[in-house]
Amino acid sequence: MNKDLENKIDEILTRGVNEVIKKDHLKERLLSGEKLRIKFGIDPTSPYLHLGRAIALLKLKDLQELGHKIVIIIGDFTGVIGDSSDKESERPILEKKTVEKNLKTYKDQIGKILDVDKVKFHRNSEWLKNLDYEEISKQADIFSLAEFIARDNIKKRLKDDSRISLRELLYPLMQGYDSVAVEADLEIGGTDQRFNLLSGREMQRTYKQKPQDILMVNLIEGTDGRKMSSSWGNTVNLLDEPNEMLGKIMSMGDELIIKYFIHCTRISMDEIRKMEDGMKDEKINPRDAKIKLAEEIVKIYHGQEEARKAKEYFISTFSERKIPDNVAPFPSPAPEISIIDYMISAGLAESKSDARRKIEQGGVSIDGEKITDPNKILDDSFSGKVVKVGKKDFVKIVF
RNA sequence: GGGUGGAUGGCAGAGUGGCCUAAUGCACCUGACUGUAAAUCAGGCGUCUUCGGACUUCGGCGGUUCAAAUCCGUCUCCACCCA
Repeated sequence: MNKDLENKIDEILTRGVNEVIKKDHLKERLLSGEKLRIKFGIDPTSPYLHLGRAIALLKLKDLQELGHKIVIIIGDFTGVIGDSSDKESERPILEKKTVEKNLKTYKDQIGKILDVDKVKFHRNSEWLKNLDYEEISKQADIFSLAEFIARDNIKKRLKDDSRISLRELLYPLMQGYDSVAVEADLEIGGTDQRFNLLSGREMQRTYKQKPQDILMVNLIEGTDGRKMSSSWGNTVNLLDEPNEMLGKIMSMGDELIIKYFIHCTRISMDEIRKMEDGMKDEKINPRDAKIKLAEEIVKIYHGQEEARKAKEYFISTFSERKIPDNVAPFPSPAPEISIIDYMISAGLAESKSDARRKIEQGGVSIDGEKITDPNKILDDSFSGKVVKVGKKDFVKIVF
């Protein structure tokens, strides 16, 4: 057995990984040359996948490169049920329509990381909608109520007297049965999915299959340091534009840099350790590490060239406070217009009050000159000049 | 089926007749600092304004009152408990 392969597998089993269930067993199988079926499930709750999801997707990519079969299950059926494991409150039940809409964009997003031609996609409604009560009863008998409510977030909700619907009890059964349906050898998921992942093993046993192994990846903090979650608006989405993506990463606290390197890029661990030590000894400026991180991540989703451009844009606009080269023009709707009305029509302010506030607080400038008069009138002599609002909003005036 | 407690600004959550555009925290916006940040600090955070103010908001509708987020009626929705 060659050493390279073993090293690679060791990294797969440890980098960004919280726990592997039956680690030795899994390692052995990965080394054996056997082609495994690797399951990964996504609920179409939001049209955007974020960097938190990408941790698992990168892991899948590593495995795909070793020749294993990736099976992605779009939870169109479970999506309308609502998973309780990563939520502090009951998840709203999704409309079928919303699910369909979200699902469409997934392939594109996943394709930024995986070779989707080699991925097998399923929707779990394929098999779940055909189960009858007899079958569901059999499955439901596998778990006890005590097991279900022993979970931390369920316990917390019970304690807070918040509502837990019976429907939510069904969720782990479904996800577990997905493993049976696709005959998974390995399932990858976040640590918040522990119970659901384990349920796959139980379910497979019941259906006389060999229980899958489980690889749980860490969850990652969002740009504001809290857990990354679509409902908190602190995500970096795979479909974010290069400048936006890079900007979001740059706005994170420094303490997340190394964690992101490990989880969201494939820079070698050696190099990451060197950077970590460098920052500790103050030989490396965290800003430089962070911009490298941001560029690396953008590169994965938009390619080298776009990543380089985004980085240059960032340095010139934010570090050097220059007006960027390609400011989007916005034509004035009238031959003469007050600065306030122009800001509103160009989307630089939400209301007249908002625009006025921004001016009064010194946040608005034209070609670098601060505007102090909220009643300033713009006419065609301003054509070609650039309005700046706050740190990052620019619009070129056109008449 | 019965009972109890609820619904307040983007979220959480005070307020139970006038001092309520409504405390506080989070989120957000602007400025300062900086490494771009984070942290910190200052200001802001309904709309309109001739900058004096004016108007609108506390689940919906209706009422009492000089005055209602607050009292009454009714409707809708939610949670918990008992059976």
